[in-house]
Amino acid sequence: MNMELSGRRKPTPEKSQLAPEDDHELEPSLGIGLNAAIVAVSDNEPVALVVRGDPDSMGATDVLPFGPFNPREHRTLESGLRAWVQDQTGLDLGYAEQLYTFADRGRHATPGDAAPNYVSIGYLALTQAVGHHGLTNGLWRSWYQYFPWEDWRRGRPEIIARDIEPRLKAWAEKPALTTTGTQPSIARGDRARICFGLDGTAWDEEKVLERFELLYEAGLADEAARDGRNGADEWTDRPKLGLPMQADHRRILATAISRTRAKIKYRPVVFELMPDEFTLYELQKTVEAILGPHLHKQNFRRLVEGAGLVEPTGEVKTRTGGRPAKLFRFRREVLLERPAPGVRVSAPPSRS
Amino acid sequence: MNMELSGRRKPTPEKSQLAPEDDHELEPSLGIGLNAAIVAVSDNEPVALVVRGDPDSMGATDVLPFGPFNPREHRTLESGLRAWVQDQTGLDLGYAEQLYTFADRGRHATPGDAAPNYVSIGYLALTQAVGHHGLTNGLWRSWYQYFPWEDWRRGRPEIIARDIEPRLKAWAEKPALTTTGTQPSIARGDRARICFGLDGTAWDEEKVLERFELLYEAGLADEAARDGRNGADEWTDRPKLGLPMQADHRRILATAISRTRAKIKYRPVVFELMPDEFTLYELQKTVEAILGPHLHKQNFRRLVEGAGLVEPTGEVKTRTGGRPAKLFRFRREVLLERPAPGVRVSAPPSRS
DNA sequence: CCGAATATGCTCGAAACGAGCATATATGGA
DNA sequence: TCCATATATGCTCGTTTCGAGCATATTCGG
Repeated sequence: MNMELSGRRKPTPEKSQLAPEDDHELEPSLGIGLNAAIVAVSDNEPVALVVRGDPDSMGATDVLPFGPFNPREHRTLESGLRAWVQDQTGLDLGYAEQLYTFADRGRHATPGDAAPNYVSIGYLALTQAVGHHGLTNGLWRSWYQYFPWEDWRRGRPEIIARDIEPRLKAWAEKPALTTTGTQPSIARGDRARICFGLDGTAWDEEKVLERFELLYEAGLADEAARDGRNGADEWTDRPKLGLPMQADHRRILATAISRTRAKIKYRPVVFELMPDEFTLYELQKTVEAILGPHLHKQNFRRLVEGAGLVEPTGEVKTRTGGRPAKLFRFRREVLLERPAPGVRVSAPPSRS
Repeated sequence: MNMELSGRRKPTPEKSQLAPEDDHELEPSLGIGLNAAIVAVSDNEPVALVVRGDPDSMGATDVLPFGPFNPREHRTLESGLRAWVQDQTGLDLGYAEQLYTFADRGRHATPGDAAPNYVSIGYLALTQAVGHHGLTNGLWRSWYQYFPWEDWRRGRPEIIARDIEPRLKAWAEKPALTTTGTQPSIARGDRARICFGLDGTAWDEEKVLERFELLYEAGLADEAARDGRNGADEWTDRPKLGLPMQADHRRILATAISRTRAKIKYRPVVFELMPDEFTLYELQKTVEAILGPHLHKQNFRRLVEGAGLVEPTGEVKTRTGGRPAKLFRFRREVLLERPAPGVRVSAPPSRS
């Protein structure tokens, strides 16, 4: 009846996926890595949980908690991730969501090994940084140490004008080698301008991944040199652009930051980062730690209260240096009321 | 220096991922499937490209184009996907983006096989349905055939009140068996209400995946019975709720619809579905095919033109039954101007 | 030549938003 | 004690965005 359909197909779908015992063309040792970007905010500083890498191998760069997915032990991908995090850091993960699955070749520490023997699935987890959850191992490190150009809390970071912009402009002059992909690609100069807000273009705080990928492509990230990327060795004065990480973990962290910044605006996920009770100012400071710029205090209050995201506990927090602040808690009922909103803060006027 | 860190870790990160030849605990035959949900709009009908399944196996249910990822042949996941789609349908994919990676056990046709031997990575591709790109195999089928409850173009679909609502209410009465996961779970009744807009709750057209997962969990999707899901056999009168697909392909398609509906609002992806030249009314009809409800024509024009998404070609399309409509084309320059917007249409007043 | 159908420009009121003024209530030092 | 200072919090006001409708322009089919 539909025999004519299988004309050009090499494996018929039924065979290849529904009968896994027929592993015709599968790589025997294709591994799946589960990687956790665990984010918190500690003292108004956004932090990620990292483990120090093996000093013998790549100079003790950091790694995210991770481990291989083992379908015999792990019921789901996420439960596998939780098990690895528990095992490596003692942390009992709360909120977690899948980010992306990466498998580009050459994106790890062993160049010359052309085919990727693993695929990494990145996850974002949000938690409180304070001593909860029994952390036994690992280190909370500010995510701006890995991405200093993302820290706009004190205005535009100097590193952009000093180290990044001139080199990206130089890189844009050189022609791209291969135009892979079928999508119409955007010119290097335009990409640099849009990503880093050059020449008056507004800064988009959500483009964290695009920016890191651009630096990697331009050979400016340490990982590009490590991977033997084309172009990385052409820089005679490659500056230090944040701390590198092992494998593609900095890329995963960049994806996590992008997602966090986007999601905080349309889903009530900030509260995963907050203690049970907090003042509106503390909430605002947490949002600003994530997003960067400063928000209008009165409007922030109006927004958060107006959306029904919080409710007062009835108590106040004194010793704040002024009038005592009312304490609030997350109003969980919003989750039952239509699509629960986030802290929809509009982008402040671009200050480039 | 950081020896104290490796206390409880079973595999040190460096070993497990960076030295893949040490495949200590890896499943030998863990395969990675690449699945493409290819979406187009044909005659104001949103369609997906499917291939008829093997009639010998599961009753000739449909499958999405897919195949295993082979790192020896495929440079990236996406290029592997493109190769399989090309191979199975002849289609040369344009826009494509990764959706999600699924690996729940039991989500395929062979019950009793507890451990998942494959992981499926779903992709969304957008294209024009018309004869371009040399389609040699496969079938464009309206996505509402798989998800009839999602079609709100002619008001609230009857199937909700007739077949879905009463059964979900009954299901909500029964207690949930196991509360897995560490997140505070929402009660069944609330989930059903929020997902399907029951009891006056507004309909959220982006919750396509949540709705399908709920039906699957409640044992109301054909796939749940096929997989031997708990509860699926308890329905003595399980209604036909859309066409089933093989493996977890309907879940992937649901994810694709969710993503399409969300993304069309904040990125200019509609134009992947349009011919080079089109009238604003045709554009509006395409958006409505995706999102469902009807939009205010004048405001739609104002929005689309005001955002600089289109530019007039100078020509008009006559024989439209009335005054000739100006032809427009996508203004590609918006991609170079800050975050390029989508067709930000606000949800119309809920008509439940 | 008229009625039907679609295209397109414009207006108006409501709601949302950005920014600032004014007031309340703590703390800490003169 | 009392004031300077710092933060908290309520309110206003002009602007922008948004939803909705009116009015006019152009074509086609009888």
